Amino acid sequence: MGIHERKDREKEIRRSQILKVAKKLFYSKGLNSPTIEEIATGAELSPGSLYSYFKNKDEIFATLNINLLRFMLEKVKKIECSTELTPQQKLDALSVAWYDTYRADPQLFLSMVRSQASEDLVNISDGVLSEMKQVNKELVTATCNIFNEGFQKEAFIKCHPVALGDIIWAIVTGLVLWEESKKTLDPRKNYLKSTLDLALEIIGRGLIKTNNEASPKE
Amino acid sequence: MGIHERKDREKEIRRSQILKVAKKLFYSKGLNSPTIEEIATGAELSPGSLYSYFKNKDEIFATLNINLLRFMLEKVKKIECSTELTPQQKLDALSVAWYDTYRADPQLFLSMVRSQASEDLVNISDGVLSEMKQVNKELVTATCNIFNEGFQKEAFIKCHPVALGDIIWAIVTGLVLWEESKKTLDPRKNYLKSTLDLALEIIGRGLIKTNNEASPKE
Amino acid sequence: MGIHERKDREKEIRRSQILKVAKKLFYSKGLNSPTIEEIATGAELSPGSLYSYFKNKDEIFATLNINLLRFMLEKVKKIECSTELTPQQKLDALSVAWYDTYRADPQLFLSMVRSQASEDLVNISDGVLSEMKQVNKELVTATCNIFNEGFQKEAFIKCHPVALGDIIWAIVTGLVLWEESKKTLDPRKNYLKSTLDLALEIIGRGLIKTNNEASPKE
Amino acid sequence: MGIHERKDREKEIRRSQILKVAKKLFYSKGLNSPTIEEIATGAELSPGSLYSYFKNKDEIFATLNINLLRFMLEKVKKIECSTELTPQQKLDALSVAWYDTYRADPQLFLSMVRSQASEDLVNISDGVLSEMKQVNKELVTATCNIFNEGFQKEAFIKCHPVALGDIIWAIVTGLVLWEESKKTLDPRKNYLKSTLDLALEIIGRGLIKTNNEASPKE
DNA sequence: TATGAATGAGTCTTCATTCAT
DNA sequence: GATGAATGAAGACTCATTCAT
Repeated sequence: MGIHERKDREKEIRRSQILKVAKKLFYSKGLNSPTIEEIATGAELSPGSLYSYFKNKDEIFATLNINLLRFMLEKVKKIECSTELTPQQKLDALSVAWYDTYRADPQLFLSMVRSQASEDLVNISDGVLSEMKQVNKELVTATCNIFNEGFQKEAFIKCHPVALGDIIWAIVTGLVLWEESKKTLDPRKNYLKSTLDLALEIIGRGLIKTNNEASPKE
Repeated sequence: MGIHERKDREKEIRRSQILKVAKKLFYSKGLNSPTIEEIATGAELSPGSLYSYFKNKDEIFATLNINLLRFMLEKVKKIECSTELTPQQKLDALSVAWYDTYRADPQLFLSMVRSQASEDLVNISDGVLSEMKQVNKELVTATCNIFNEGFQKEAFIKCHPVALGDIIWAIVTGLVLWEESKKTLDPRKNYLKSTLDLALEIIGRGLIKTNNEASPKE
Repeated sequence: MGIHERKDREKEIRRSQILKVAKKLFYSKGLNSPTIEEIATGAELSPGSLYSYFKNKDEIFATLNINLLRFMLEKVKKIECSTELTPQQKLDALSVAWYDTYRADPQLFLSMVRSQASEDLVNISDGVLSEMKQVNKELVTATCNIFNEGFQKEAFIKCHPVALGDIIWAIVTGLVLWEESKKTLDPRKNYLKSTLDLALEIIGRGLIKTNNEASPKE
Repeated sequence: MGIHERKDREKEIRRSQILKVAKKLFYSKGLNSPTIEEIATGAELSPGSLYSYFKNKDEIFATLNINLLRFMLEKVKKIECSTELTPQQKLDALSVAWYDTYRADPQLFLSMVRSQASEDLVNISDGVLSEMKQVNKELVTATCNIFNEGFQKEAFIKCHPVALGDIIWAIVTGLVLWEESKKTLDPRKNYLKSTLDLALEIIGRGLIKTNNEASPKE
């Protein structure tokens, strides 16, 4: 430990600072992502300096995405590990976790969802790309575990846990996009929360084993 | 009949050609929409000529969106008017309709979903904007009617029909985006259809009135 | 007389129509000269057809300029030929003539003045250019004659008539430009007429031979 | 002293360089102002770099105008403050000042006059616009003061000082434009100086109070 | 001659990225 | 490492002019 460590630490601090600013700007600028210069100014750095910390602009946003995914991952893991909740309650908690993540930074969430299927990943370095894959994988795993518990306890009808996770994820992202879209046509309304609650309620009902199904022969 | 009609027809053909090219390019370019020059080249026209057919770039994509919405609208209306299907079957048919629409042009579907929440609508002319609103509205109405029938026949638990429609829409779009995204990370798999089926099965189960609920007083 | 004459006549009518429209548009569009398409639409012609009547856009406006100069020329000639007016009254009438010409089409007047020293004349055909020179020359001549009469009658102090004409012309155009400029900074005021009157009053006083000067020794 | 000052100085030098090039090009291009690329090339910069120094193209030319107005303002103020000159001499000096300003940079003078009435001011930033208004105002004030002195000393006939200033300004600009225009038709002659002298002589005579007027009651 | 669709060079402006200091 | 001026490739859009019909 010494100069080297300090330097590393300082570097990490700067990186965080840049990400923090980028996140804030991303939020305040809506769809048009902030320029490098804006981020640099906000981070009290020069444009050129950003390139010491990130390979390019895309990588900054890829990193933001990863962080958001990590934020989610943590919440999901907590649910996964909880011993007090019933499978049904865990399902509800999962939906809340997604919604909280959205609330944490709606614009970023939106852009993350939107850029998921894009080719922007081409320009980012391998390290960042594999990190993203890793977090994604962990997220899927943790979610699956929650569902699997439900299946084992015979609380839920049996289905593929990954598919089930995908569905939850799809509902959240789909609704966010859709409500955002409706806001463009009529900015006064925002039914995201209530619609999301309804969706999860229906999904919950659909998953629960009824008596008939649970023990049809009895 | 004569020159005038032929000219009109040719103009319409060109318009279609431009839209066709734009459709293809929009997707293949990911988040960054194709340039005017790319579209022009693809349509075998000069950049300037595009502006005889569309007010600006945004309007090209708004038109694509409208067309896709119309395609969906037709399918949904058919379901709405059908007298042979039970509410539950109509729900299934609705999901199939969305999926068909996606299949009809996955690229466009995706890009439409992606651009839903964008601010691109600012630059398009009033006519196109109101047309988009109109189609949207009709789509919502038709979908609501299907659900309302289910409520009236006491096949479904009671909930807000618009919210319900949003949920279906969200699941479809969300899954499309998500599966697309997963393809980026691992191009071999495509579970869209099966996951969508599962989602609708669960939703369907969640909506059905059970005996208990149907007649609690007995 | 026959087809040929009729064709010629019709051609001339179209030309006038184009010029009429161009003039109107030039006025209503302010500094940004109208586009060929706007003129064509106004003249109920196609853009391409304009090129049967004028070599190019510049020539249309050069022709407008010439017409405006002709309009002035006529007025000046009338003053020149009048036998009832004193030299001093002719001077006043001259100023009124310029102002009337300005009022006839302020935007065109402005643009004419502004383009006087420009290189736009490069693109116009020789015929139009020489016509412009001709009208210009006649205008100078007529103006000079008026002044010369004043000199001969010993009403005015002796000076170069062309220079005197230039001065009058300069005052009118200079004031028009300047007042226009001031309108940009403060659109409420318009002192053009009163300032022009004052200018001519002063010039008139400056030109008149006083008794002392006229016959100091007597 | 130090890097900062040097940088500032260099920045200022570049700005001047850009302005210098723009000045030259503005005139040589006639009515059509030079393109950003031309200015950039002339200033040995890239097009993009210009935007570090000026908000946009219009602002470059607005700045040129301001500089020229400042140049004039200084001269006029010197005349205004002089205690040795009679009103009549100040009037002569004023005309010389205008002419000197024209001589200092005929191209720019011309283009400024030409663009005076333009709508280019729309795009410039508030700071530059208010600066322009300020200089303009000071120029008018200083000129008025000169005339007012003449009125008070009963050297001049009474008239509105602003109008009088406008007239002088109009004569100078009008003559510059006009002589320039005549050069286009016949490049050999240049009577600007002599005509201007004549104009001012006449104006001077027209302004002077004669004995009759000075003491009509005698 | 008339048409008007097509052209395509020309314009301003933006901005991610580089590199000399 | 930091800087920030400079870059220059795009990009959207305009419009005078041409030319096949």
